[in-house]
Amino acid sequence: MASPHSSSAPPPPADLEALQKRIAALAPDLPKRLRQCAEWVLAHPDRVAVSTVAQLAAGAEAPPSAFVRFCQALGYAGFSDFQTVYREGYLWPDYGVRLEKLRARGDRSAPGLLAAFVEAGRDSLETLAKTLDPADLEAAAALLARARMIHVMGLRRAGPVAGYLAYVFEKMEIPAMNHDLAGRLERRAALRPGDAALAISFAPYSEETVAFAEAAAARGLPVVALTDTLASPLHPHIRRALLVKEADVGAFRPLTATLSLASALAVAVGMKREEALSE
Amino acid sequence: MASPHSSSAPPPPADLEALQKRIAALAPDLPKRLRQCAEWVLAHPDRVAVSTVAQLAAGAEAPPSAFVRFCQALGYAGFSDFQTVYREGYLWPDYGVRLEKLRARGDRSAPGLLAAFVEAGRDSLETLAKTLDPADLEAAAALLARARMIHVMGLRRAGPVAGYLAYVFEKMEIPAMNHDLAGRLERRAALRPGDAALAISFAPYSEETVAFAEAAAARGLPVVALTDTLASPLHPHIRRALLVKEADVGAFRPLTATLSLASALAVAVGMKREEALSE
DNA sequence: TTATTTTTGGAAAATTTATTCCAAAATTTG
DNA sequence: CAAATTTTGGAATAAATTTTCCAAAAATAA
Repeated sequence: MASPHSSSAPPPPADLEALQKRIAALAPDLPKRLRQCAEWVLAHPDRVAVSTVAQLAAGAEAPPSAFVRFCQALGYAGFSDFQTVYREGYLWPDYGVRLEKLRARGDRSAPGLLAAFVEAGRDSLETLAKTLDPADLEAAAALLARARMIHVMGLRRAGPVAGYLAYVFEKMEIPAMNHDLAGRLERRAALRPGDAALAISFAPYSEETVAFAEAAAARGLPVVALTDTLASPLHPHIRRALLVKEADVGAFRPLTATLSLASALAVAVGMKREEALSE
Repeated sequence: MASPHSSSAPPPPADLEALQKRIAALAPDLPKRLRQCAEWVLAHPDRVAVSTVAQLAAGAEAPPSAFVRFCQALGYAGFSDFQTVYREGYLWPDYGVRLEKLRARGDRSAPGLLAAFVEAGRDSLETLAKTLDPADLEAAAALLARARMIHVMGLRRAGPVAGYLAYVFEKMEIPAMNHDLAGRLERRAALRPGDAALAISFAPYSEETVAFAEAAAARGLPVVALTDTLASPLHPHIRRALLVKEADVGAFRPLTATLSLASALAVAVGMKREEALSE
């Protein structure tokens, strides 16, 4: 039966998955310092296995004693017991060997495909870093940062890129509009003086995006293009071109490098706007 | 020639890869016990970060003092120094901090940001290859390949991923439907027996996607999830989870690894369907 | 074989790390 | 507003881990 005192204290989780759930469940009810520990631990699970209490506590901006109390609140005797769960949960299958295996299984299996995509992605990123002209990027960011509103367009394969940019711009509270043709609406009237346009298109270039760039240019807006070749039909209409070349896996071309460039562009625009505001 | 003693040993490697090479190179010339240590360490690199000398020495069937001598033979002051290299080698680089540094240096330039995103992307891909369970990927692909129709849902940050998948599925003529909530329509009636669902969601998880997974599960459809933690609220409803962790740059997390995984999944589904047809 | 050098393992010392404790501060309750 | 309770942070203590040291064993050279 239960021991004379303490009917409570459910046994502490023994595997990482359960432990993380428990932490997440418990966090809201914890006092401030302990909650900081909980949140930091959830955000940096990789560090727990290889750090000392002092280091983790410092990360969570709490004293080590608070961290130990946090472990005890979860039902463990102390930090060491708690850490053990993370250590066992993080015994990684070893790593170079793993990629080798993925590759060895050949292109037909799903994991083999993943290996191919991972490798293609890394190549694309390397190429991007090597070939992109920093001056172009800088100039494109400056140009968009000055705009009252940024009009983004990208269809088909470029669609997700446009969607991602719209999302990031909104997150940063930068006025932006994604011309995604939902409901077949072209919304050209939204293109106003003082705005800027960002057209994303890859071969085979979709007519609508080219027409969009042309319309924006005709209204005097500066147009930045994110595209794959200098021969792109967007060319006559644009102020700056950012070129990305993606490595392909068979007939498929993931958007790895393109999205990294898009991210950098968006954040750069955000920073430039902040600077401008604080001046 | 060199001075009688201390021809000054070369500095010990500071990164994991170099260290492992050095160990392999040194091992054959080491005396028996130290060689045992070297070999055990090469065979179990994951343990080094989370064990004590005593544990590692026991694994290598040598006394702790031998293990310490082994570390010193590599040029480190002792075990602790040696272990640090392993610990840092398995940690996620913290791009938030790195971005801070870029800022502090006054390098708010767009190219500086791009460098950070490229590096974060490469790390994300590496981690993906390292941590994804091939069996999960294989099973998820098989599961979706059997479906009459694949229902995809992903909102906010996951939106572009859902969009990309829908695009690729269409390209491959795989029946798929993106539940993007355009026009606030939920279209639950489309979920029919024989179909499968693919839910994409990252912290903070959007309610709608969780509800979608729940609805699909309630109708008996197998649900595959593409998500970031085991603590995801999608968990109760799904058949298979594919976990991706993206490195973040400051508050921003590009979708590099996620899209590579999505690509591999989509192409694998396509291949499996072709195989099935030709039988 | 003997002398010399290298390697070995256990035990003691030094250091680092975890845990407890308690007075002060903050919060909640009456 | 005062009393009771909870939370906090640092200092003291306890525990663990690492490192050094040295005599004995093994290997090598003469």
